[in-house]
Amino acid sequence: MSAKTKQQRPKARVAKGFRDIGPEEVRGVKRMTRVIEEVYEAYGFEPLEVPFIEYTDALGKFLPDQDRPNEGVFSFQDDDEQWLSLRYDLTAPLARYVAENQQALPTPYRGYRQGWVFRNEKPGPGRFRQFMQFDADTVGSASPSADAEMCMMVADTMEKLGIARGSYVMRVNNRKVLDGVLEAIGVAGPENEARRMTVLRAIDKLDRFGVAGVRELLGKGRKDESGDFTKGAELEPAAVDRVAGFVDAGAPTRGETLKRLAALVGDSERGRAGVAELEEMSTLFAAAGYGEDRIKIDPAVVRGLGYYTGPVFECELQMEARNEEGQLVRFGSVGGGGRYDDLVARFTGQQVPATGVSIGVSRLYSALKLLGQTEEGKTLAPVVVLVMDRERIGDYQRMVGTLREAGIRAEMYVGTSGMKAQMKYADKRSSPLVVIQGGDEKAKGEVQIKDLQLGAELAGGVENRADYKEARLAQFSVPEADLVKAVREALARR
RNA sequence: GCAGCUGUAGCUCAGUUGGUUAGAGCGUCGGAUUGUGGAUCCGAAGGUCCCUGGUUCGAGACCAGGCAGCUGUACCA
Repeated sequence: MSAKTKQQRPKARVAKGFRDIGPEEVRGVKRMTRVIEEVYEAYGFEPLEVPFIEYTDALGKFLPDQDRPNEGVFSFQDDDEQWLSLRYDLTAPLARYVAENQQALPTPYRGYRQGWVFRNEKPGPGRFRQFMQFDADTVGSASPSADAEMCMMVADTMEKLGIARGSYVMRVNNRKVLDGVLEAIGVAGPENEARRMTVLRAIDKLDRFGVAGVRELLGKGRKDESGDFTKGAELEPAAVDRVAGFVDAGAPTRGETLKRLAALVGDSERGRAGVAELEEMSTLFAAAGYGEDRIKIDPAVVRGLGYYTGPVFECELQMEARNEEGQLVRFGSVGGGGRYDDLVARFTGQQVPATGVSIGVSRLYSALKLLGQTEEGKTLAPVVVLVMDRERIGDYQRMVGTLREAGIRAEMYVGTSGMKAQMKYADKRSSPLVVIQGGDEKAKGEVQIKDLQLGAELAGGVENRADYKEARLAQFSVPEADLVKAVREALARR
């Protein structure tokens, strides 16, 4: 290997913002998504898969231009020069699907989807350019009962996943109420669009910067610890007070919060409509037995800035846990959604009321993992049958077959190395047991079974090499006919 | 994008005011043991000190400019 050829080799490395997912997490996420699926199915939602790639214009993204070919979304041109993009959420493809199949679908259409989405953005801690979402949507119903159902369904899902009542909360708000408050402080109208956006962004940051930070952002602006300055919305002090008061209007009960909101929106028609929708949802929550400990009305929820037109909601995990470094971690939001009444209209021209919710699978999974709810490490590694005698591979193959028929995960060593390497292999695999049958055992019609975990524990106490070598720790012989029985017993002892 | 911090072995990191041949732990590989992983002992391999230029008798260290990473922040349909 010359230096030259070495330089020409590509470096083995994952792309920035992407990651490999190991066996434990693959199994754990599968288990978790199965639970979510069961809840959604129980609520009557139908599964759907949409492609990873859509025409860029169908995703509602501006066509890439020469200056910004991939801003936020991974895009490329097809043979016919049409722009294609990797999906960046599961809602835009759903809107396309519904618009394309409207006649064939029942109204309302109730569906769920799960899968990878991609965003071409700067990755951060716990933030990747590929991640998994699990969505449910009701398309074609304007009723707040459809929104209320989403909230209750996510609450149920959390409990089915082992998150105790009180450790999560659904926070619900309504964009119309926010609009009403903005009207009341005189920033309505198209000329104030930019300022309203800044206000919404400021409110969205309550969990990170607290009320004081939000007030700074509503007013002049805020400087972060690195010295970077963020320009604020430059509201008048009285308006800052009013918005801050709104954000802080959450009361212990839904009824009390609604009263405060009604007062804050004044006589704004839109604001009142929002409060009325929240009242209807609140009544449904109460009727279905979803208490204040599960679903709250919280005016601080705004959910990004995008397409939401009515109720918005967010599921927040409230407990804390310690990560590997022993630091306290707050989980925050693991999912959310809301009403979007304009998305299908982009294709058909007709307004189709819709509401949906999205769970961040990867984020929820890391939360469950820190809580010890993922059952990682519960899948037992296979029993390894060593190949002592190459000519007798058929015999070893028969042994693993017998074990598998008995429901025991087992494999024959398929490498080409000697016994020592085979032991190392089994060790690295975390195998519970190895099965050994060399010439000596064969002659006696026996097999040796070695308990690797027990062996490792006993080895800790061995002081010198002679003992170590002699000990042949944690292994025993049984008649060949008793292989399954003995393996079963040894596994049961663990 | 903006700001701060950091780039030395596969990993985690030492490396004195600028001074000879750049170190440790862990890991890897080999031996003690050609039928035994894991304890123990012995040994070995492994380096573009991020890159380019500059200062200097001399740079891993100092300076400038790049690049990369981390963290925060902005944007985020």
